[in-house]
Order: sequence, then structure tokens, then C-alpha cells
Amino acid sequence: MDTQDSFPQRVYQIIAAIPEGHVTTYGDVAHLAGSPRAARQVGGVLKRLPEGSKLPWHRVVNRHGQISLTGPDLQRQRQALLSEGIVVSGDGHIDMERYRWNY
DNA sequence: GCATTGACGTCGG
DNA sequence: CCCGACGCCAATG
Repeated sequence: MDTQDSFPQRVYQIIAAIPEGHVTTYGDVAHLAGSPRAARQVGGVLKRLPEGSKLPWHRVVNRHGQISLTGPDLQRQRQALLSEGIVVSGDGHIDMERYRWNY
């Protein structure tokens, strides 16, 4: 067990705390993780997510309320969000005023 | 330990 | 409103 609350581990906990049907931004997660300027790192960590992680990484979008991913990954995230009852445009636009969540 | 990368954010034109 | 450039910070090689 890693008693060290390293950055990625904190990110995991924060994302795991996002209620279903809601989303948050990389900047918010980074801020909650203790580094408000490490928004890139949040994405970097999620990109290299270890296999088996059940984290709802699809509930994390950029501050524009749009999915930052591209290609098949974008569509995968979009489908996941739709499955949670979140309305997502074909380009990945989400109504942040309605779904944005923060601790 | 150094150099490169990147699922972001903010500013300027 | 759209595009380009810079900055930030931690992970990865």
C-alpha cells in the first residue's frame, strides 16, 4: 500500500469522488490535488492510467467544457458521458453550467 | 539527473 | 471569435 500521497494518487481519489452525472475540469482537479498549475499533469496521469483502474476519467474535461481527446478516445469518452445521462454534443461539448462539479 | 512530452490554462494579435 | 505562442508542473524515457 502506498502511504505516499503522490500527485497521481491524489488525482485518482479526486476523480473517484466525482458523482455520476457530473463532470469537472483538469484545472479544478489539479487545484484540488494541491497544484493549481498542474492541470497538464492531470491529463498526463490519466493518459498513462494503469490498467485496471476503475476511475471515471471520462468525467474530466477541459475548462471549455469540451472533451480534449481526439479520435476514437474522444468518442469513447463521449459515449461514457452519455451513458451517465450527460448531454454531450457531437463535438464533445458539455453544458458546464449544468454538470460542473467541485469539492 | 537531464531532456522531452503533454487528455491544460492564460494572454496577445 | 479563432489562432498562435508561452508558461506550469509532474511523468516518462
